[in-house]
Amino acid sequence: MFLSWIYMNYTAVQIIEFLRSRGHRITKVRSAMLKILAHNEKPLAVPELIERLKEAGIIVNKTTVYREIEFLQSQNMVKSIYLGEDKKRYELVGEDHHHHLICISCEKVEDVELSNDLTHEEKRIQKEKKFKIQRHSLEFFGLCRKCQ
Amino acid sequence: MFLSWIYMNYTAVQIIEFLRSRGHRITKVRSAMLKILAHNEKPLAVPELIERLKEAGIIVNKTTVYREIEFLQSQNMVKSIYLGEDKKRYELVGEDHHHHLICISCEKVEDVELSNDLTHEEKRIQKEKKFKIQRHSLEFFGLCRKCQ
DNA sequence: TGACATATGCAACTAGGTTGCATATATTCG
DNA sequence: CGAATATATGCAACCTAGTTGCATATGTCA
Repeated sequence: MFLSWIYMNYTAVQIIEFLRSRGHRITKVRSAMLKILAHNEKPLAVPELIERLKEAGIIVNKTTVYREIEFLQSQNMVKSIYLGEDKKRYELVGEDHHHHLICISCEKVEDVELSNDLTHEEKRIQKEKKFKIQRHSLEFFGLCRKCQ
Repeated sequence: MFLSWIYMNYTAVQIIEFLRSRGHRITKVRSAMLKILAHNEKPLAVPELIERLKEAGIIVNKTTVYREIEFLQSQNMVKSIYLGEDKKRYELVGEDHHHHLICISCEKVEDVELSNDLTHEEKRIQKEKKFKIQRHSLEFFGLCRKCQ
């Protein structure tokens, strides 16, 4: 079931069981963070994560959160992105390679996929520029439905 | 000559003359910063800018640099971007809408243009998601010719 | 239940960035 | 040219995100 982890979206509970099966300890911070990340509609930065934890009754030191994020990344459960800001945001790893629509008014973030991906462009660039592309980031900034 | 400023690339000296003609003072920090930005191959962050100024014999306080950047942005001479980092970088405004190839080994940055721009995708997204796109950012990360 | 590896908190630190206020300087005008 | 003055600059103090070392607490397994 978990062999093809990389290609699937799982719930917090499934991730927790997987980590437990690998011999990792399940603490209240760890499971709460996974639940928050799983239920949250947009990638979260550490200060926000700390706030959500507090709302859930868990007062936690920022050091702990940074180290937990580090751990979850090492387990390939979480990945980080920059959304045109000075801080990293984190989300659970998922199946699809998606991009983001970021509302410059209310800061809501939606996912979006391209109908034609950038593979063709990347091949062209690779050839013309002799630059070996490993990944890209693409975000759209503008106004969401409500804020227009 | 300067009416179509937005669509052209100018040299530091031309920008300086333009600012002077608009009644702005030309200080050694201002002209040095413009020269550094004009000659630099990649967008610069403030700490780097301070370093280059020092190399040019100009010891300057970071507050001054931040305020000068702010001024140059208000004059539409400089724009900021995030290149998947925690800090902003700055470059002179230019004619072409380009993207970046960022080497994850040596951190060199090259400009690149798409052969098909994203207009078509943006129209589709705008319609499907009811999201009014104002701008996008697209960067490619990988290995440059030398670092492969 | 105890042992022990792992998780957590705390304090001190770093780097990028901002603000208020006092001082210096580029330009304009007499 | 030399003053007046608006603008530019420096400084100190502050903020937020993120990191590190070390001591303490806790989840898990035997």
